[in-house]
Amino acid sequence: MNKKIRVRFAPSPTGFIHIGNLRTVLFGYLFAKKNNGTFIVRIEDTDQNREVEGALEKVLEMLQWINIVTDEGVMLDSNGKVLEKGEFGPYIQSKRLDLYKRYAQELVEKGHAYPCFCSEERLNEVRERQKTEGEAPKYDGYCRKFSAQEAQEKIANGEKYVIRMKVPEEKTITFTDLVYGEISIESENVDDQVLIKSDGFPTYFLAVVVDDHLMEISHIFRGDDWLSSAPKLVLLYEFFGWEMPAFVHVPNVISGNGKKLSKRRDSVSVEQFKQDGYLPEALINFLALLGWNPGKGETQEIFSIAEIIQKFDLAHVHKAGAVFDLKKLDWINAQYIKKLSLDELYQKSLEFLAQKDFYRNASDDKKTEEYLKKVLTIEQERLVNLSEVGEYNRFFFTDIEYDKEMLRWKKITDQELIESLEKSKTVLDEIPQENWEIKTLEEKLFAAAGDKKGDLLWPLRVALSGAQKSPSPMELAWVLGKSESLKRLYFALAKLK
RNA sequence: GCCGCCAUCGUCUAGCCCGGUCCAGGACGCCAGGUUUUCAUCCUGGAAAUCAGGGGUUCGAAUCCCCUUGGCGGUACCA
Repeated sequence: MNKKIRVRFAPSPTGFIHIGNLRTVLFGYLFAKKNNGTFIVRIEDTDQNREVEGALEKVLEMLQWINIVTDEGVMLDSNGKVLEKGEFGPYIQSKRLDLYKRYAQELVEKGHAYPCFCSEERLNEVRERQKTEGEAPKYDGYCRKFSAQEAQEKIANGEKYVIRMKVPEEKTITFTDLVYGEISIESENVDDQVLIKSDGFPTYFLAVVVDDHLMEISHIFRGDDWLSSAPKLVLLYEFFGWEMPAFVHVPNVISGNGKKLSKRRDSVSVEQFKQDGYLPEALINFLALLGWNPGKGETQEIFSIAEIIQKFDLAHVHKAGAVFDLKKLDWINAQYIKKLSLDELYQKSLEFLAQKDFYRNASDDKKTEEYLKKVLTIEQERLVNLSEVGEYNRFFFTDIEYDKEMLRWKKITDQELIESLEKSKTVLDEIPQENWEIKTLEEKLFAAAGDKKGDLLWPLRVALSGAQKSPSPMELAWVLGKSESLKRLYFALAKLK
């Protein structure tokens, strides 16, 4: 049983990948990597009606952004073009239609499936009747009665049909899930699932079984909302006489109201997190901790992807759904931002700054690498996500305007206030350009302030920032530079006179 | 309705398999104090779970058994 571990992610190009999908993918990916396995991407585009233009590229882009590396199947090349790689292709289901038809035919011949000619109207009627009678709505097996020859004639006459699986009667279907354990369902609760639709496309159930088998997938990772449909797959494997891969149903990520995440209700597209300035490493770290934990004795919660892979174990995957807690993501993201080198932070911040009006309208001397790195040095420990870079410290980029009363520290008089600012001005003026460092500024200002720090530092801070809340005056002065700092001090004094 | 799954602080969770060390531990968040001015960071401390409820079994149960309740999911020619 030393089968090679092969895990696949099989998205449908019907919309943007959301955080719940990503978490399920992540667990599969972690499991594959942990076991030296292969991570494969296959596209399940068997529902022509729901396909969304460009969705496939977006999904693959997000995978790339988050650093989930695809070993085989569908991926993007260096130019962002979709390409397929591997020996088990094609990896796009719409290119494999003949295959599914052939296997469906095999099931019909073996007596495990049959053509069904029922109209939508009849199907609806049956369902309605069952509902009113309190039965579980499912196909009533009407078309099972046709002999192979009768069915053949109907088809020859051009009647539209689908192919349904013939679920055996009075059979207990049992399978083992690596997270949920052993699960049994009576066959009477399993519907005669449509395998091939009237447009000739397979449904998910047939396609997934055929492909997973042919592609030698060893573990099927999917959301736990699929759990109750698992017996259909189990039956299909039995019909074909193929060996079952292992099931790994992963608990779903749920929203604050306890329900499954909804793309419409909850803003949870992975793309959105990228735009909001979350780092991929932070998102991975956070997602890994949703429904999984590194085990006893581990109190730390910040892990690199390599550490997570190394620690990952299905035995520690929770069964209950996990609520997505944005506050915790924020905290994790802040931790990752703090760990960035100044250069990394600078590189990553540029695209976010470029979107801000206060930055775009700033003078060129405020856009130099040197200046921005000073701003970032101050901001690094305050940033929760990259999109708020500069946001709370706009005074670094713009002219400032404020009410003169803001300059007043506690109850000092106008005269004291003017003296305070004059003093700051003198101190700053005496510091030579080449010594314009936070340390020096601190030394000189503290020395001048004596034991009345607030009297000196508060007015100075407001004069430099024009803000109620801001970094310290030393930091402000350091970033702004000597001449700009003095300019702002003159400006403040002018207000008071 | 029917079928399935799940159930420990507000949230993520440890502990449950192998009953006692758990009057339940950690993290986020929250509150308070401190870190030579504000904000943030950081540090320290605190509040926060009758382990969904009820019955058993046992000297002893969050941990084993049964029932109940609640939540979620599925119930398509969608995935």
